[in-house]
Amino acid sequence: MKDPEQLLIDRFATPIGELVVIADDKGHLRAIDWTDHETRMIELLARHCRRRGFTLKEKCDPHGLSSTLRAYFKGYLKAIDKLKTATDGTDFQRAVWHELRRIPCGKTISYAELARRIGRPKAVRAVGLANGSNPISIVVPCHRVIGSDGSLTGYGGGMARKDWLLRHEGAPVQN
Amino acid sequence: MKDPEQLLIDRFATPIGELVVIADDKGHLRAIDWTDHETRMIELLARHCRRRGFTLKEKCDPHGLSSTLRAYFKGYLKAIDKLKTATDGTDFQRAVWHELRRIPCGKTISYAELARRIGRPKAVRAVGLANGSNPISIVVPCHRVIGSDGSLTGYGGGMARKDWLLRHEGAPVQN
DNA sequence: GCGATCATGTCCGAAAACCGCGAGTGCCAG
DNA sequence: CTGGCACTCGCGGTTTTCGGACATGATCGC
Repeated sequence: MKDPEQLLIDRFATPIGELVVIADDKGHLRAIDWTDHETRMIELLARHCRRRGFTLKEKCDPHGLSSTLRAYFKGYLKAIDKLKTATDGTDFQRAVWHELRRIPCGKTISYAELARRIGRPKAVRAVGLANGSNPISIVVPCHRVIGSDGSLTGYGGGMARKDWLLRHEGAPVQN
Repeated sequence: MKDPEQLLIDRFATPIGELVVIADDKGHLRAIDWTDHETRMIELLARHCRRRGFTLKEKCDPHGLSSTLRAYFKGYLKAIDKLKTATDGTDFQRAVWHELRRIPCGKTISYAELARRIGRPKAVRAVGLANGSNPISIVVPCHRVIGSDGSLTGYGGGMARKDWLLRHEGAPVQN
């Protein structure tokens, strides 16, 4: 294995559970997830860094990223809009994730609509799959994608959190 | 697909056939093979650069690499010892290729011995396989590995060339 | 000696399974 | 009739699994 990349890891509390944040030394977000899904996140990260490997070092508020995220939870919703992210993944996944970031805060779209926007109108389930393997929760807002019928359908961190996030952002939610 | 990497390609004659050389813009060797196996080499290269893709641009004597190789063929055997190479490949393959470069000019070892040296004494056939998928002929001297009984066993470029190279380097050859 | 046989590790390609969907169908209750 | 619900099936990218191939070498009979 080549010399592994050193990544910075931090944790902090939110109204809906503790969050794990992982950043690289250039200040790019590499992964975010809830503590109770940490192993899943690490596996995801490992798949993407398979070639080089990586090490994790505890670091408080790396590059101010945790502060920015806390601001989002306090109500400064736009705080996360400009955060820089870095992801690997296949071309298709990156297309999906890129398109995700263009969904404005407070809006939701359907999986089918997202599929259309990346030019693969029929790759609907694949979009769902790519959505689920998004390593950067919240900032890459996979929670803003819902079923065509308006139901929340699914979320890696649990539906309750998807619901909370959407309401927090002021999006119309069924029920 | 991300922006592809631009590689430089050159060709020149040797006593045993025309050679193709591929280098990157940092002067690292990426691939070498004989013209009559060019497609095989391109496939090999493509497998390794799968993620980014690459383009080839004709360039005469890139970074002086062709000159250095010509020197080797003229009898300055040590010319190739210090050439910088860059390869992808699995951990196992890289271990094999790294060990190959430590075989001094004029010596030969067996596949079994090579397997021992990388700490996998039983991975004998796997070593042969890794040997065969070495993208950088001659400089990464896969031709210096022969059967335990002293026979030449096999070579991607043809046995005649393996024989010629070993004699050129002054190694003891059966027959 | 010599040839046939077999154990063995790794890699590649093909095929199958997996899903955070959605549209279409048929049925039933109002 | 009509809206809603349950069910089925096609969809397409990714991951996993599996089978075969191979630049060998040790062993066993002859």
